[in-house]
Amino acid sequence: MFRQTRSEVETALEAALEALDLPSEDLGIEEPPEDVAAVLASSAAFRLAGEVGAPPPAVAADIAAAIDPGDLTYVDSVEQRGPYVNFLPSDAYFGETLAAAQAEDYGQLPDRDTSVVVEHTSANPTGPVHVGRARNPIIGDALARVLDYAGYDVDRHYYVNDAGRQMAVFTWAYETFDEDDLPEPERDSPEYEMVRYYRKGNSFLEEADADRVEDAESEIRAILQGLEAGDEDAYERVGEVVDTVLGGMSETLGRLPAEFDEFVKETRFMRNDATEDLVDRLKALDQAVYEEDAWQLDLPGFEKNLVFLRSDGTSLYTTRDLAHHEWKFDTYDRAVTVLGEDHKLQADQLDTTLDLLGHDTDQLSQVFYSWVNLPEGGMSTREGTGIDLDDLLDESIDRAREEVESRIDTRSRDDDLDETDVERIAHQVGIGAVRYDIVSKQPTKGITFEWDRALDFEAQSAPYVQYVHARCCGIRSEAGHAVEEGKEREPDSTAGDLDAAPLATDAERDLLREIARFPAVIERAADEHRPHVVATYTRTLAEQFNTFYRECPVLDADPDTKRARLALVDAARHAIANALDAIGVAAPRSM
RNA sequence: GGGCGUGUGGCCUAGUGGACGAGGGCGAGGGGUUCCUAACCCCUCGAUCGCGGGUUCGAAUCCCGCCACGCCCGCCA
Repeated sequence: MFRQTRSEVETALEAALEALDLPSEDLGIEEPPEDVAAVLASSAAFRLAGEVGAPPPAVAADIAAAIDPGDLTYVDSVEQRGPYVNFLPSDAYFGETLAAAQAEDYGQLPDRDTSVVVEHTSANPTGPVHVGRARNPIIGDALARVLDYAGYDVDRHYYVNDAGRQMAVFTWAYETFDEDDLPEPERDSPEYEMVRYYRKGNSFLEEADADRVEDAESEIRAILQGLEAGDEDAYERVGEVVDTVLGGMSETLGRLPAEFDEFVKETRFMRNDATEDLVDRLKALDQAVYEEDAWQLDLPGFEKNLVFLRSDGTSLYTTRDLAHHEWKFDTYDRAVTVLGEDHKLQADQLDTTLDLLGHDTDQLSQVFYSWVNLPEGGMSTREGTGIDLDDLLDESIDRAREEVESRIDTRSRDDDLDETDVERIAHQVGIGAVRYDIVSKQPTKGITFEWDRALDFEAQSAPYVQYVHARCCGIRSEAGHAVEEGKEREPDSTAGDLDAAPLATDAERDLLREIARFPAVIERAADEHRPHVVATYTRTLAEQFNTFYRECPVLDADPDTKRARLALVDAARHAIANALDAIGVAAPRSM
């Protein structure tokens, strides 16, 4: 009801200002701090004081007096407090929130009839996914989920750089070196086996004699030219390496879970002549220049030219990515790309060039994140430095399992967790902790990876929030409504004759108010492409629930209160479960 | 050198013009379970919001300068 209330307040405030003959373009609507009973407030009186010639509190009082709460559904009263106009929630606000949150899909906003493609990860298929890159799939997947909740029609894409020099080097190395000369793979998985060739190839190119390196380089060149010429054999050779490595990487990403609707290969835009067609149009632009045998763009606002066709007539990564984005414009209403901060300049150039080509680049946006580094420096697949995402997830699951096992004897709840439960919880908590740790921070902030900090299971972590969900399920279960893992989607018997009136304590009201905010949180996270605000919300909601849990017994309450509190617990459960789902963290039914 | 980003108690982090007299967490110290799961809760300790100017009735938030750190400035991807 928060969103509805907000628009109701907007309308009322606008009318009041007009009635007072005051400008109404700045309503100054904001959310008051926790210790204020209002749901919304306006600080417009600050700015209007000069115009009116009266101090802000007097103006606020006038505004408050000009609004008749009797005309409003979700506002009970309008009060002036200092320079603020406060809007206090009505019984209908609480009642309808309680009712709305009984829906299993609470927080899911209406369909917007707008398609959006979220491209994320898109790491070159050179080897195991390492932690330095792990922010990309986690932020990308969370963003896709949030957009989904916000009513967009979402596709998730992984753009595969399968036509670059790295893949040519990889293909040459794979065909050249013998497995007997390679170290044992770190894991029994294709990308771990394959990366050994890649590393061997790269060190050969750095260390071998000049003439041997030149021989290798000519083979690598031949592969690249084969791709450019549309040579089927070249595609097949590179494709084998790419598909094998990518298959292994997908398994790892799937553990997060981060899944994709499509793996879009850049060679696709070479084979279907889209790149060639694009190059023709680029050459025709006013900004196109032909210098030193290469076609370039003199982009306005950029220091250096952007080369889009090499002197040997081959295309570059950026050229193909332009064709790729033209395809996105054709296929989707909007496109979001999650990129490392090192791609900022390239993204700006891409944007500017697409604009020159006549595309509406307002439909295109990027989310940038900075790398996760180790205390001793960066991570590199080629050099084999860094921590594999698989190892991080395994370690986290192991620690979570130890945690569950160490608690099992002192648990006060008598639900007898069996082996399957322990394993389930270890996975939900272990992986959830890693995801939450990453998704809850602003992407632009740098992260230095430290095991103990990343895998803290206490306050301000996924387990803290997950525990609240488990508590909700525990109460439900005690009340005779068991929640099935995975599909906790049974109709609620208390729905229908809901009454929020018995929920009279501060703890209950505050919890309900927090639940009411959830759809607006989703909306904001989607609009601003900032999934981390959902993570922040889960924590606030969990804190509010814990206050309620401490102060308000549910099962032992009198029948009317019990019914209302059970409904409140369900409302909280849906908000928590869906908020966690929106950031891709599992909601365990027991812990 | 130029561009972009980041800078909030010892450490991590929220807040990005208005009730901030800055909210959490970790840490340190103290307390809480005959009661729906203590991965919890309560209390105490601890911050000139990097530094210096400016704009504003009002600045952690906007502008300018400086400092520190990160990233980028390829006919690589």
